[in-house]
Amino acid sequence: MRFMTSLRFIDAVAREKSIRKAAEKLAITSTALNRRILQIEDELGQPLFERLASGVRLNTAGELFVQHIRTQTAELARVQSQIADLTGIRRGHVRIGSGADTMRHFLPKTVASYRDEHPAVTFDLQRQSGEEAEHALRSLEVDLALIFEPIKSVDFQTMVTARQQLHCIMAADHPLAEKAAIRLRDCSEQAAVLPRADTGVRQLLNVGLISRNTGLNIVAESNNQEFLQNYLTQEPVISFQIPIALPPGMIENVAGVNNVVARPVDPSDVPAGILHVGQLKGRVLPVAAAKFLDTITSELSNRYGADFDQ
Amino acid sequence: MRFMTSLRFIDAVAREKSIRKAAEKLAITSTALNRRILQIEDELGQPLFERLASGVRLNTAGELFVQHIRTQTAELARVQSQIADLTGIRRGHVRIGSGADTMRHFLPKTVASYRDEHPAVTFDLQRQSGEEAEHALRSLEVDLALIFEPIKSVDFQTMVTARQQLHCIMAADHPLAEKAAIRLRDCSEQAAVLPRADTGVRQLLNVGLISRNTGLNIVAESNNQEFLQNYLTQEPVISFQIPIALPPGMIENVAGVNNVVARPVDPSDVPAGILHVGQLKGRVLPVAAAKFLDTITSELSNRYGADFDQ
DNA sequence: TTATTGTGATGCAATTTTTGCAGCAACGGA
DNA sequence: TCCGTTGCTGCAAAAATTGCATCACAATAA
Repeated sequence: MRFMTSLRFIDAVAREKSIRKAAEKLAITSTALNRRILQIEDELGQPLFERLASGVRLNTAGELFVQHIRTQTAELARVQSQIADLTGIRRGHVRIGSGADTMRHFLPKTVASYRDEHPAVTFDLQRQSGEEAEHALRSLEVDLALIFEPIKSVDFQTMVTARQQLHCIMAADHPLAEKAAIRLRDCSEQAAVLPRADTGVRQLLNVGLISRNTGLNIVAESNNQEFLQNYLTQEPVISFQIPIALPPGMIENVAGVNNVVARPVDPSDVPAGILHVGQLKGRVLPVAAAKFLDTITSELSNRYGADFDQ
Repeated sequence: MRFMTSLRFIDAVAREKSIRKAAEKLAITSTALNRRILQIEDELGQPLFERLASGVRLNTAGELFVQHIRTQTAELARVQSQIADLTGIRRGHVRIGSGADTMRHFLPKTVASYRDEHPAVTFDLQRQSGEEAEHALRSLEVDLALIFEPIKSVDFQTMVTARQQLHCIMAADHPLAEKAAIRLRDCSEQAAVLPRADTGVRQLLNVGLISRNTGLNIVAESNNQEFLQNYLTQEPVISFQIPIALPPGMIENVAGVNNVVARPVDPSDVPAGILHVGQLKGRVLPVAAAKFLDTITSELSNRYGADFDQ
């Protein structure tokens, strides 16, 4: 949209905190960009940026104006998607922020199932921590976020949730694999490889370990789920994961998948964690994003018994 | 704001339902205007207007887009006013829709009192019927509306109300002027000059007349309050009005003003009507308008014991 | 029916706006 | 101190916008 050009440019400068850098990204000269900014500032009657030797920084007026630009941009996208929807063919672009848990199996399957019905809709999947995802929602960089506990921002509006019981995963020939369900006391001093402390899974587990006064022998920590899962077949260790992050069938199939099995941790030891799917509070989503939320909802409810908000 | 030009133009065409007419109002050629519209339609991927032999008309996509334009325009005005407010000097423009009742004495005084504190704020006062005012709020042509009952739209958000007891007005030498308060039965078959049926005052009166089974001898009807009031001194007739429409002091002063006196109608005959001051539901007002609402509120509460919503 | 009047669309030239280059002054870090 | 980077500006080239004349079409009037 042509008329948004100057606004887009200002947003870019605000993000880059430098006119020259932003100009490079936008593939124009710093001259042209500088002039556009001066023009808007002139029309507005006051500056939006403070000029520093190292670049520029938004002043208070600029903060207000850039916030306006971002909501306006999102609103325009929503209206465009709504208009495109009138033709019958749904077009649009959906931007999602989520942790690695849902990126593994759930989102690929869900996105594919949606695109099967609406091939003209494109997606942008951003792997983000919970805090990053919440920030991305606020600055309107993503439309939807999937966050495994905890939710910190009051601006996050949960639309659907799914309970996720912690599971213990291990090689099929691990001694603990014989049990149908795992008590934390069974794991006492077991060798374990765990996700790092900034994940919801680890926090959930820690709470259980402390309350049950149980310790694990932590062999390795990693922020890479691939590593953790593949390590299980190298050495007799256990790990923990939530169902949505596991390959389809691994939970149902007692024999496991690829020689790895999953066994639920007793809920009285570790309560179920909540996966939140939500958006920025008060925002009206583009049609494509709103409909994709429906798909997520039904997919979650088919497989994990999702709960709805309101 | 330069970047809003094309959007402003589209809004104008939507209102005029003709490119040439809109072009004339906008002081450009129809060629240029036509091209801007074609360009936006092209970027949007589909037309916004149906082309008729007699002009143009918005299609569904156009309705959506124009709605978007209007909210964005209002939002921009709000942000601008907020930014201007940062300098300490409050600037801005407040657009008000209201009936003639409040235009006479209340609004002149209230606007003046506000401008005394904030001389950089300008006003646009539009005399409108209740329905017109509600429509103007919806299409974002006004920021605030003052409507004497009834309120019809669910989109109207009442912010303040003031009870207005109906008063009977007449020349000081009229026989009824001797009473301190008026019962409807006193008025039976009295000669009267009344506002027309589309006003809240008249509707209020009619309800009372019917329930008390009383008739008036209606000498004249007019939608012009000036005529009604001046006619009182020509012939011994009565009329009705609400306090906010009367000159200051007329109610308190038993002897009246300009030989006209006001006497309250007994509340058991005609219940008090409600003057509603409000805005479009869900909208965030520009600073200037929001602050002017405060002024209205305090002015009403000083003089008529305003009630607040929430 | 025909003539007339109004509508939006389009080719082309004049005009206005935007852009890019080269160079300036100001500031911060080494 | 020097060096590199920053935002800003004069001037000419490039690009977009505008206005004029005109077309095709539809509704209306004669």
